[in-house]
Amino acid sequence: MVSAAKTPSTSSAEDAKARLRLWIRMLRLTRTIESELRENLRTKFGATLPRFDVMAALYRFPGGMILSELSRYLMVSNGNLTGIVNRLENDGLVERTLRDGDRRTSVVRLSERGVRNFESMASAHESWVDEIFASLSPGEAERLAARLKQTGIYPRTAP
Amino acid sequence: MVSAAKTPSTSSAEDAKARLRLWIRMLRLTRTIESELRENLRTKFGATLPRFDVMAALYRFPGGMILSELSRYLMVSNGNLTGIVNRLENDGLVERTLRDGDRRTSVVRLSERGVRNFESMASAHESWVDEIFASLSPGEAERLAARLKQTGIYPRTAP
DNA sequence: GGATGAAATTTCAGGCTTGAAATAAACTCG
DNA sequence: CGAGTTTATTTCAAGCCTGAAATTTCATCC
Repeated sequence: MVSAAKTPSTSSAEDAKARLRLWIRMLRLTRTIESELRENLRTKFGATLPRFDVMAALYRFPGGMILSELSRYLMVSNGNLTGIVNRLENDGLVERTLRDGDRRTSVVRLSERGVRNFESMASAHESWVDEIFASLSPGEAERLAARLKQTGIYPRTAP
Repeated sequence: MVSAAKTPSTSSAEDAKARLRLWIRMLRLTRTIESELRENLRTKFGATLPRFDVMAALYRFPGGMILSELSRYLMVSNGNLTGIVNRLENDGLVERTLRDGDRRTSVVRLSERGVRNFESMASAHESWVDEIFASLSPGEAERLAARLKQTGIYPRTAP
């Protein structure tokens, strides 16, 4: 298996191992941080990470989003969102309002309480992340983020 | 809030935002990759990521592990592992064997079929990761991994 | 206008995940 | 030894998550 191939779709065993090590480190790091944030959300706000994510998206788009927009934006399945949004709605944190032309869809928005609730969580969340990454100077954080961006690996669907 | 504090436990708003941007990028990148790997495992091997993770751990420790070691190593809860290991056991991919002195615990090991099954998955998995990170040279991958390591953010519990 | 297909959501089964409570075995030390 | 503690696991309820199937509504094009 030496050579007539155009461009090897797979690189040498050593190269593959280096990339695998990077991936494993990224994964463990992300899981560690996620788990700390989840724990904080739970004990300090009685919230969960998925709920926080949905509220963050809705906060960012004050005009509201329909479920399939949320689904693309957060990269989770439609069926999943139905449940999370239902629970948020039951708790009075989001509202579904009907749309003019389209009876299939409804726009999901943060309620007033939802906005207040999210703002206090977001502020705490930001400082947790700040503390977790305290060992990185802001400049280093930016360089690292830029480096990750350069990987060119992007979500398959855009906002 | 200007100054008498020893070391500010929180940095400036701008600095916090830089770290937050890094975190959000890491999270999205990791989720994108995880989702592609999960999809591949499912369609090509009928497996799931958690099953793959458990088998990878057991492959790395051929002597076997007890559940609480697995739990610490993979950073997931005990109760979670009970279910995953039960399903793997039903499928004949892992075996529980009793231990000499301790009747509370049993050692979990890959079965022969489990070893073969894992080896074929691991080989495919490595090349998927290799392709995903193809835009990073092996050197860059190593530098990036080292950089992530320097964050000093580690799992709360070690293998 | 009616058939056909596309789009948005919900429902569902199966599996993953957590944290807390319940068991059960092993250890300790008075 | 025996009471109390620690360690290992299982069980449980609740929520998260996916992909597939079912529903409903909208759009298109004869």
